[in-house]
Amino acid sequence: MARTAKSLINTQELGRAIRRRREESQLSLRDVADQTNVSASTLSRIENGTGKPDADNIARLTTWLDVPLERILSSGRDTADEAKAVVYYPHESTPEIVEAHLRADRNLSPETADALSALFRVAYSQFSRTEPAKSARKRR
Amino acid sequence: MARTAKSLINTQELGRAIRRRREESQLSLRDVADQTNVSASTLSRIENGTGKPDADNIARLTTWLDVPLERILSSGRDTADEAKAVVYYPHESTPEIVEAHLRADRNLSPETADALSALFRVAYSQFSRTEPAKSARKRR
DNA sequence: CCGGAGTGTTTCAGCTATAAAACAAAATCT
DNA sequence: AGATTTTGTTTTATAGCTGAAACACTCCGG
Repeated sequence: MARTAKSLINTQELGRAIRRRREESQLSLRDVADQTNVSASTLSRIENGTGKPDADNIARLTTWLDVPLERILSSGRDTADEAKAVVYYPHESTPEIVEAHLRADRNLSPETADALSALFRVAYSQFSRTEPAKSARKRR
Repeated sequence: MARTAKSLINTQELGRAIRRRREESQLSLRDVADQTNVSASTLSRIENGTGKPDADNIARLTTWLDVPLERILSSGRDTADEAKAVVYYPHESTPEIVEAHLRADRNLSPETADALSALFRVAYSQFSRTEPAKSARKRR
């Protein structure tokens, strides 16, 4: 069941990637802070993987990393360590998760992934309609 | 220049895309809330473009959508083409279009393409049964 | 009529991210 | 050496997001 409700964002990995990149570039914490409009204190926390960074800050830093978010979103697309997934998906078969996996499958064209996603979504809606769940669901 | 501090995330477009997708799917606010582990109240605010949603919530909703996260980012990397639409709207998936894509997919055998096409056609007839249902929804 | 269930919205307490500033330590100057 | 800058971290007050619950409204069956 979808009981976990865990975070989809791997802040640990994101922080490590930023710090690695920053040190490689020989930049100070405040240098990157100025470039990205993120305060040094926040950047420090993010690099240490503490807490849940703001969406805008994540966007600014991933932009600074010059890493397309699409690449970050799809886990396991690249075997390189630096392309490690920052966002991962729980192993449950909800439509959004299935969709994510399909889209990450390089053996499938995007159109095929879309079709299968839509197909699964329909099937899933049938499932959840008869699903006991918490309360009696009465769609329409 | 350090005064700009404009948000990189176009919450307006994101909210519109979610609402559009949700109404197309004939899903209630609480249905999507349950699927995505986002509370209905928060989802309402996000759909209305109010405030700055949490990173996790954005990730969950963009995953639920067919939208790569990079699509909701104001372009900060490329040359300024911010006039362009920043949100990707899912294309129409009619049986004809799906079939065409499946047949054009070289990674699928013709038999597989046919099977999936037929399968999708059945599913499509299911949810096109309640399909017309434009809007007629009145706020408040 | 009436309730009850559905819808989207809004209120509200709790919590947490944020940035500025204070902080300690290391590096660099003079 | 001492002094000053620079580093990453931690404190602080503010701001604002979050989800549960209350809200107002509509629809539908009895």
